[in-house]
Amino acid sequence: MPWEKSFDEELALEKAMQVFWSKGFDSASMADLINETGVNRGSLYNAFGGKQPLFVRALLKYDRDMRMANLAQLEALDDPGRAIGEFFDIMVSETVADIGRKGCFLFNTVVESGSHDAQVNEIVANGLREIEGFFRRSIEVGQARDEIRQDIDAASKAKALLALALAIRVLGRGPYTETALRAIATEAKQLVT
Amino acid sequence: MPWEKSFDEELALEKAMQVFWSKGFDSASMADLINETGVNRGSLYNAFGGKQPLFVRALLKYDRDMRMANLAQLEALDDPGRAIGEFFDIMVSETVADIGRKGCFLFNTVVESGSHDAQVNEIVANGLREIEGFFRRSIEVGQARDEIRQDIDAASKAKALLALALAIRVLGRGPYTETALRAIATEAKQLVT
DNA sequence: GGTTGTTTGTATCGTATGGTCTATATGTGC
DNA sequence: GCACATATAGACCATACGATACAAACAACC
Repeated sequence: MPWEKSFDEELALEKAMQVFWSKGFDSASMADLINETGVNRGSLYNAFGGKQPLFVRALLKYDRDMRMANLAQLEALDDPGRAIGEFFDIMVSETVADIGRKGCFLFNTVVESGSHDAQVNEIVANGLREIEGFFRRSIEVGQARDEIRQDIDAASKAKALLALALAIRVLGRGPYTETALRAIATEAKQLVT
Repeated sequence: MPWEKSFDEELALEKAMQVFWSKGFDSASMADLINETGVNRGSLYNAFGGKQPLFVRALLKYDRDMRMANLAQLEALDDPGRAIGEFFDIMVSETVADIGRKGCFLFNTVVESGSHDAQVNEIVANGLREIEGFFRRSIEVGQARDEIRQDIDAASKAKALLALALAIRVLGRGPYTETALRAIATEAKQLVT
């Protein structure tokens, strides 16, 4: 086959992810994507098929590279209490370090929903399920090891923790200061103490 | 002066609020606003000055009619524990009854931020402050009356409660079921028990 | 070196956007 | 009934969008 693809598709996807992440689907224009990826218009269409498929690829990449990587690392700690605590520390520090105020791509997409199709909604729903599952498993393991109080409902607390994590990320994009976010994180940790 | 304005400006604003509420600033087109309000294009521009000023008016109306009214009613209960509990019951039932999945206009606007100007951000920030203030005052009054535990930090818990309220509204637009939302609400109530 | 198939740059299309403008209709005061 | 000021209806404009088309440039293979 003559002339192998000259641009790095994975690198382009990374750049596209950044664009969608910070602007959202609607506000990100193809011009933005072309500028940021540096890939030619036709090549972008040829490689990914259009804006919507590119968005799906970008969201999947985020889900894999960010969410999965983070959760796997925390679960590898094999210390449920610390894992949950560190999760919220990460939430806050990522939010504070996020000068572009991009927030979390997954959470952002939840709010943008309605304009998204079933495939996107499924990716998001799955991501949320997995995060909630991480919390639930952590709590249950902690209870089995007698490190976490037995009288708390793991499934219910897991949902509340997910809710607080989402709120930290969302409020961090708005007017909330680091101090306020830390207060929420502290409350989250106390939920499972 | 001949021929007083024939359309009801307040009614038009109400309709415009609904449009912005359910679609957000960007996705709501002037065509949508003209159709829904039933007001002529030129008249809309003449009465409100354009899309952005109309959005500000709509957001202010929501802030006044919805947020302020709800909080005032709850605070009038003069029963802090019940007020907080009912707040979350309202959150859940409003979300469940919200077939259009509009969510909360204020919270939606938090996430849409970046595209909004300082004026809009200030309205949102003020709304959040007020909700948080409602929680804090409720907790403090409850503590003064010995109805709420003395060892909890009112300011910190208030932020967590706001966070949970926001999450209920946001997740309600997405894949979360009524059961899940109720679980979060229950956790919220337990925070101040 | 010619052939082949992909990339690249750009021109273009159809549609939709927010906003403006003009001509007409309409109600009020004299 | 006439003049005036405003509301109305809809045309219109400039711009931006996603997407497609097409010719030229190009590298690998025989």
